[in-house]
Amino acid sequence: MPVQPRQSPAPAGATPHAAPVISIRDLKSHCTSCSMRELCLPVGLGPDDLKLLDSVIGSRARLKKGESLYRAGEPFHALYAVRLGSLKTTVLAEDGREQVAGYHMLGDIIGLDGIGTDRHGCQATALEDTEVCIMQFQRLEELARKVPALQHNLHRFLAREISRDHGVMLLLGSMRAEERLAVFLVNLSERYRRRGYSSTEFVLRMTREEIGSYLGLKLETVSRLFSRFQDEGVIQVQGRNIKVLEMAALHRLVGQK
Amino acid sequence: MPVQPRQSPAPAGATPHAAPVISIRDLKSHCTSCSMRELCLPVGLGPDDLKLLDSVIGSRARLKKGESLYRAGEPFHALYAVRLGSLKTTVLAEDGREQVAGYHMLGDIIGLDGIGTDRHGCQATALEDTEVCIMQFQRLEELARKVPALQHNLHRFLAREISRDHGVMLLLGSMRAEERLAVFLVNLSERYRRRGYSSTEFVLRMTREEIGSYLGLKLETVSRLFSRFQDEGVIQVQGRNIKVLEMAALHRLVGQK
DNA sequence: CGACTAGTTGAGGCCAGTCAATGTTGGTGG
DNA sequence: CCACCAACATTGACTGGCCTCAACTAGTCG
Repeated sequence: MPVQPRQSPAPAGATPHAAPVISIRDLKSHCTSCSMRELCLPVGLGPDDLKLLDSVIGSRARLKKGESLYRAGEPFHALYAVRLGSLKTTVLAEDGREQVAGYHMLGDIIGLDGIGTDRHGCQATALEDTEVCIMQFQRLEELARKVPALQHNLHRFLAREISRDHGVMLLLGSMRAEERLAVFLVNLSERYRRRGYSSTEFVLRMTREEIGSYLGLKLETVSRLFSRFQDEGVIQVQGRNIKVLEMAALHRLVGQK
Repeated sequence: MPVQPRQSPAPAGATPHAAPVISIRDLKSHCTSCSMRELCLPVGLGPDDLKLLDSVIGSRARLKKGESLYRAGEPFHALYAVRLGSLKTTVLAEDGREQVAGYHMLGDIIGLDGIGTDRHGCQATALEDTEVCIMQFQRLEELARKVPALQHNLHRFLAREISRDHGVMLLLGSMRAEERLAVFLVNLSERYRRRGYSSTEFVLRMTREEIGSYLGLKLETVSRLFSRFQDEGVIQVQGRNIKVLEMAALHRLVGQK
């Protein structure tokens, strides 16, 4: 509860950013045919309910690398499902300090924290060319009242975000640098696996600085650790390309003083 | 999302803990007459809806200092509203490491993270003699489908927990010890104020170790900082009794390298 | 090709952790 | 009521892990 992650209406940046939400009505999304439907909000919904949910998804937004979907302080009215690409979310302190709070990929729902205050509490920025489904929250709430399964899913996504954050708090509050990075890699690996990608070979979408910010470390420390892991034969690093050679070793690093 | 904060079914402790939930049906709670109704789940509900919500609250549970309301891994089926006293929630890592994740007082809703997995993700322990209202989650969900205002409140509480956690992440990830403790005190002060208590004079319900755990510090560091703040004339400490002498100085410490 | 951003590596310093001794408080039973 | 004990808290001396500062390299894009 400490720290109100700023919610002043005006974004920190001076320039009014170009509206990134290019709604392309032709590109209407359909959960029915979406490959992420088993990981995303529609999970477990019957065909009829699925169609109702489809009707909530107005359009998609496309973001180029570096563009932001929303910023801290902006009015909240929709949740977003990542359909393609990936984003980071960052929270800002009053003094402008910024910290990466999350790394979101296919099937993740983002924007949840805006519900509490009707304003976005953080900023979501595309790490690569990205596409998201836009779900008007008001309509989602309406539909959730009619479709218990959707209601429950919504609650689950909210609650899972809380659990996730608790995990990060544990990481930031009690783990050593080495352990943090190991946890980060194991976690990424697992998430890629669930999405049908290789769990041992993947590309980092974040810079060393962003990874460091996420893990409460400085970029130099992250870089040094990558080098050390490589020297120890645990991983192979080539810039942002990671190949995990000894998953067991990574797991061993986790939960060990 | 790093770190699955353990969810193994069996609690860590060896002994099966005595069921702490002593439901006293005579002590039926009534939101209608509860002093916390403006801070708690009923906020903004009309009289009729309030009565419906009352019907969801089955009974209260009483906890003596040190007793736990639920533990990590136990099946989830209810949310709890703090009616009297206070609790801490702690998350555990697989290796048994424990960290205080939250400090909850009058009007707070706890147990939210259990929704995501149907099992509690953390442990809630009373810091003093405490009373909570028990709200069966299934019935709450049912009612939320009928009462939009309640539905929205539920969402807000979930989302606010997320924002709160983001604040803690910012604290743990990027603040120095001094700043963390200042944030902690300012935050406590504000919460007491909102509840009608003094914002400058209060009693800590946690040990130095628990505070440290919450702030990602060691108990000696917390102790040293309290002493230093006192030497500097910012606060007056007498064990767990805190008197803030210069609130402005605390605010200045926040957001300053 | 030059300018820029991202990443690596080294040297040294500092903040918070660790270890240890001592003081204080609160609850319990005689 | 007081003595006792255990839990909690304070303080000091020392250590070490990560940060800071800095130099250098490797790609990338106009």
